[in-house]
Amino acid sequence: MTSPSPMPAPEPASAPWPKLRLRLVFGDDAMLGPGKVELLEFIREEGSIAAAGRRMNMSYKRAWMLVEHLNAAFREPLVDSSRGGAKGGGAQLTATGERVLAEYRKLEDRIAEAGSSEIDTIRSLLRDMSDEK
Amino acid sequence: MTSPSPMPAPEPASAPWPKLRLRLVFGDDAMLGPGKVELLEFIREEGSIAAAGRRMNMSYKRAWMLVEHLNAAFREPLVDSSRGGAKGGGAQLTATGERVLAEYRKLEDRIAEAGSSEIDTIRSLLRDMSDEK
DNA sequence: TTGCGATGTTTCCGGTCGGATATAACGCAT
DNA sequence: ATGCGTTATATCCGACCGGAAACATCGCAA
Repeated sequence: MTSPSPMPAPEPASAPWPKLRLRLVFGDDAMLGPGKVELLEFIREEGSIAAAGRRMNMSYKRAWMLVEHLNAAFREPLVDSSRGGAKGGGAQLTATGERVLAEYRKLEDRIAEAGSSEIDTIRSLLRDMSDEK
Repeated sequence: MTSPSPMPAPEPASAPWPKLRLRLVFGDDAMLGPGKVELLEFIREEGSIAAAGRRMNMSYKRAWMLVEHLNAAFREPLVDSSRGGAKGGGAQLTATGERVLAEYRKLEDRIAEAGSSEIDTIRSLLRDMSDEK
C-alpha cells in the first residue's frame, strides 16, 4: 500500500532551479512578464497600487507606470483606480484584469508541465549551485 | 463540402503577437534567455565570438561577457575558444553547448504548442497594434 | 470645512550598464 | 621575423534608468 504520510509538499522544495520565467512580447516595448503579473496579483489582494508596490519593494512611481503601460496595452484597462473617498482611494482589477491574470497563471502551469523534460535535461548540465557566494 | 482553397498559411502572418519569450533562471544573476541562446546559435554558425556579436549588433565586450557567464554557469563550458592560428582564432560550441542550444529550442517549440490556447486568449484582449507609432 | 490617505505628476540626481577605445597575447602563414 | 585577425582585458565616459522627494488632486468622514 502507499504510505499514508501526510506529505503536504507537492514539489520537492529542494530543486527550484532552474526556475522558468515567461514573457509575452507584443510590440516594440509593450510586454507582459512576471513583474507586471505579480503586481496585478498584489493589487487584487491589497486593493491599492501603492500597497502592492510596497509589497514588491517598488517605488510608487514605478508601480503606477507599470499599471499605466498595462492599461494602455490592452483594449480595456486591467486596473481600475479611484482617488479620494473614505480610505483615500484605491485600485482593483477589472474583469479583463482578472482574466489576463488567470490566463497567465494557467499558461505558466501548462508550460512548466509541457517543458519539464527539457528543463530537467538542462538542469542536469548546470553547475552545482550549493557553493555559490 | 469544405472549400478546397489552397490556404498555404497555417498562421495569419499578420499576427505574430504576442511573441513568447522564455528565460531559465538559476541563481541570483545567472540565467539563460533568448539573447544568450541566439548568441550560441550565431557562434555555431560563424565560428567566432566577435562575428556572432557583430551579427547581433553587439559589442565584442558584451558578447564575450555573455559567453563567460554561460561557461561559468554550467558544469562544462558551452563555448570553446582559441587564440592565434591561421585565422587569428575562433570559437565553437562544445558538445554541451550544442546540447543546451538544441534543448532550449525544443523547449520553445513545446511551450508554444502547449500554451497556444492561453496565448490566443490573451491576444484577443490586446489592443490593436496596427496604429502604433 | 478641515483632515486624511491614496492616486497622479513633476523634478532632481546618483548609480549602473554598456559602448568606445586602446592594448596585450596568441599562433599560424608567408 | 613580420603580419594578421581573433581572443582577452582594462579604462574611460556618456546615457539611461529608476529611486527620492516634493507637491497637487480628489472625495468622503468627522
